[in-house]
Amino acid sequence: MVPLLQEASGKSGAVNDSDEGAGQAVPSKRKDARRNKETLLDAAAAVFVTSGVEAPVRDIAAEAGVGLGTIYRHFPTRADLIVAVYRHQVDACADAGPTLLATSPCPRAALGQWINLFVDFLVTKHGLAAVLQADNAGFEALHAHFLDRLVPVCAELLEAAARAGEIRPDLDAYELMRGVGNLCIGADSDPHYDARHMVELLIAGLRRPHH
Amino acid sequence: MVPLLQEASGKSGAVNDSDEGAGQAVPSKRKDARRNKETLLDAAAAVFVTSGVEAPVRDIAAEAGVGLGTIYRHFPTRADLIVAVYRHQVDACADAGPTLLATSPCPRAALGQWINLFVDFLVTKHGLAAVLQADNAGFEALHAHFLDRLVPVCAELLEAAARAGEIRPDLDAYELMRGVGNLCIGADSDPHYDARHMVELLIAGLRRPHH
DNA sequence: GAGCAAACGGAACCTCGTTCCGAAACGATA
DNA sequence: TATCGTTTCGGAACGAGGTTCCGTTTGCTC
Repeated sequence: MVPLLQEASGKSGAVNDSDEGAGQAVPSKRKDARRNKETLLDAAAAVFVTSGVEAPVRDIAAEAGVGLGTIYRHFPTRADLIVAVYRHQVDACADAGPTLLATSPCPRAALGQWINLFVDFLVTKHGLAAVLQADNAGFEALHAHFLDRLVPVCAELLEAAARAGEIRPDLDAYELMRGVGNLCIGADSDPHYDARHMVELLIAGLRRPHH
Repeated sequence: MVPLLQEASGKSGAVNDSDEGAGQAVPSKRKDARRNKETLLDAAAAVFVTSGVEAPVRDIAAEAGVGLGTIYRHFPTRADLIVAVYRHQVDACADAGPTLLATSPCPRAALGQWINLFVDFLVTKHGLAAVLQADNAGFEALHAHFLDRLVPVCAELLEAAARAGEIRPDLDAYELMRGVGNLCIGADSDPHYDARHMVELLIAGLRRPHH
């Protein structure tokens, strides 16, 4: 179940593949390959906006004007493609955590604003939240990146607020993220359901039970 | 979007098909047909318990020892089969609402207990919660039955608690049900996520914001 | 320009929901 | 009990979607 194998060739150094990290150094691949990867990311982003994250792989291939094989060589699974498309935004959200903590009047406010950021992110990508829940096999990559990046930030905010006595002290960051993520499922596609409202209530429930 | 058509024949009285209602009268169908329907319900229930609600229709057919056609004649869509299997339990949950309201010390407690009933129901059928969210097309039947039956009860409890001044007055029953349902998604299959806990927090967030 | 590994495209495969239709079973009638 | 029209059955076939495979094409190196 745990992803152990990602590359399996034998020749190359194996550390020069991914292109993000810092700038866009390490051009270890062929030019067309890198170009196609970009094209794919753009196409996927475009299709996701119009058709949602659940759009068929074939649609993305068509939009990018490449074959299916090309998609699967660059992104072994649809989940990997989704992760790649949203990586920047997830990172941005994660980075916003410490900033908010430093600039907000109190940790609780920072937590609230950060959760809002997260919710906005999920709610605006239609279908993303639904795909984040674990029981869909093959989406470990998606999970892994979201959680690895966001849970520590959430934990930090939670801890700060707890230390300030503003919320219950026994809250688990992972659980809260899962909960908030779940509340965002189907937020689009149902005009009668307002995920933001429900999240607000959930966060309100974090207050220390007094008396 | 709104399900308006359920039966659409033209000849028959149209009211003698479903077999629940009161006892098990109205034997308007052939004997083997009725027997198969029972067999199917049992088989489906069994398969749902072991493989979850998302089990392939073919598995259920195999378990029941019938062909695919048979399933689809009795239950036009997989969602209809799911509804049929859980109808009793949903009804029982709905019926428990007024009882709890009458026997609990306060409306808020009744609401809490009723939500617990609902959560227990969802959490013990693995995968059910996930299938309840609207964006899965073709599942209107499932939605319709759950919501038609449960939302009014929830509304009643909410209203009672609001009248007693125990919770915020502006809460929408549908939204709350959706929220609670969403929180239950993936509750099994992830040992680190405790849906009951999250629901508890959400319900705690219903308290009237004082001071 | 030749050679070769890397990358490409898309047919093919698998799973799953659903539809279709010839065969079998039922039960009213003779 | 034998017959016949109707209902129900079983499962092959279809379409959609994710993923794999492999023959062909292309970029890079010498």
